[in-house]
Amino acid sequence: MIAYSSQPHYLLAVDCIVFGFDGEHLKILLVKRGLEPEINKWSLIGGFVGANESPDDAANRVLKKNTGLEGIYLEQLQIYGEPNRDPIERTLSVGYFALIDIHKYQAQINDDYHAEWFLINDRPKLIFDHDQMVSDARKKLRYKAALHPILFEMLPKKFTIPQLQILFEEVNDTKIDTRNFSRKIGSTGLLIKLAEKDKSGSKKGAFYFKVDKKKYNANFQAFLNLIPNLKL
Amino acid sequence: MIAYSSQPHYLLAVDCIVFGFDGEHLKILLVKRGLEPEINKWSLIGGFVGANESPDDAANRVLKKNTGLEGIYLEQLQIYGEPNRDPIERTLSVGYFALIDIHKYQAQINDDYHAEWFLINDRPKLIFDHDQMVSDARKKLRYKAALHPILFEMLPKKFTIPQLQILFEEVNDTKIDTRNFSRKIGSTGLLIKLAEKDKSGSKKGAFYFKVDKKKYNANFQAFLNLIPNLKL
DNA sequence: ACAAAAGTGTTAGGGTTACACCCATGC
DNA sequence: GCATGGGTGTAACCCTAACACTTTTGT
Repeated sequence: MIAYSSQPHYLLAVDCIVFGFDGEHLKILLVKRGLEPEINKWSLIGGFVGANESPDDAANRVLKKNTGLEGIYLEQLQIYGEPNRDPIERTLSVGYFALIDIHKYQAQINDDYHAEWFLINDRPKLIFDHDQMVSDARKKLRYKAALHPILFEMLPKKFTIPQLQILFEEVNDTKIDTRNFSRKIGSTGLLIKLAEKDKSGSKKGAFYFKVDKKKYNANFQAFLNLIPNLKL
Repeated sequence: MIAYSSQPHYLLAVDCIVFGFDGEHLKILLVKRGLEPEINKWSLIGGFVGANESPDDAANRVLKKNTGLEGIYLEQLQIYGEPNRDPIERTLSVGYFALIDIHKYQAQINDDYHAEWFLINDRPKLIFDHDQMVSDARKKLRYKAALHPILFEMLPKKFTIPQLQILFEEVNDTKIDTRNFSRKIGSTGLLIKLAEKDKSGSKKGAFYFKVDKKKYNANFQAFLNLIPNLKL
């Protein structure tokens, strides 16, 4: 029998930075931590990686448990592994960022997990290095969204161009010219205009669009340039 | 005393995909694995994460041990954590990609570690999931290099524009127009022309350039667009 | 009628590409 | 003097950004 003699073993966790968009602002989903240490402090949604699952599996499991949702857009951020990041015992954590449609989540609001949405710019201090994770995830979201059409993941199936624009503006902390924005979005060919209008935002009403899934999948790698003068 | 009861613990390793450029082709550095299982098979440069170091620390340590070099450009790729990726015992591995000046390495060629450079497109089959790691790293290198000036990390302090162009062509597997390339490179303002010429490549000789470190550090996040018609 | 948001067109400028010839030197 | 790779200029095109007014409809 072969073995890797005497190497140290560690706990491995996943932590998910869950982004959502309420139509006006970018938000993140936090939970009140249910175990010591730092019990009842706010933290990211996380959990330990089980013996028979990959970190990706673990992140999906943990997300399902806390949001009721499956098939969420999930991307590995990086590993956080400073030796003393967890005061109890050495635990490394793989950070993930997730994009979800906040309205789908609403259906699950009566959950048992005490999760709560916070404005990204007005959130409580988090445990351990979770604030760093949020900051890294935000940066990566912006970077990625400048190049790939991932923000649709945070919108409902049907959405309007003004909604989409606000989302882009929120993520990039900038203002975008309406005309240029709609022209660029149109030129991606990713959107299909629907007959129906959303009258909630204005008297005139804005047409709903949906994502052309085929083109979305085919063009996901396409470089977009939706944010003028982007500084990362 | 608080503890995380009964959670499984795992081994954690790092594996480095080390890229270099010999003036003509992109290469990677591999080692003959020195421990069971798969002893004497080719593998990436790797090692276990020690009790008092972060994965980043471990990658730097392992690289120094195998190349003699410090301060190498190093970037985390992702974690590889399929439950059965290592047949002996569950081991997760953090993949890193590293860019080094192959000529600096040459000074260390009499090492004890049996490392060897291979053409990226003509390398032996690697152990475990290391082939996947190499493939992922190549993709990421291309992606990153399209947007940030990281390829200079693989060149000597003094280099010529034709050398740089060949490197870009190798990484992107494409041909680039000489005139447009030198104009674009020039417009970044990142290069300083030296008086000296490299006569090894031609009779006329090509001027050496060096990187303007100040601008390099300041503009690292600047988006470049050096590869026309880039498909990632 | 008016308020409030949606939707659309034009133009100037900058950047990108495609393309071909001269230059410097060693042999 | 000729072969070899290095180095440069221009013109057409496209994309981008800047900019303001009209449309729709609920009240």
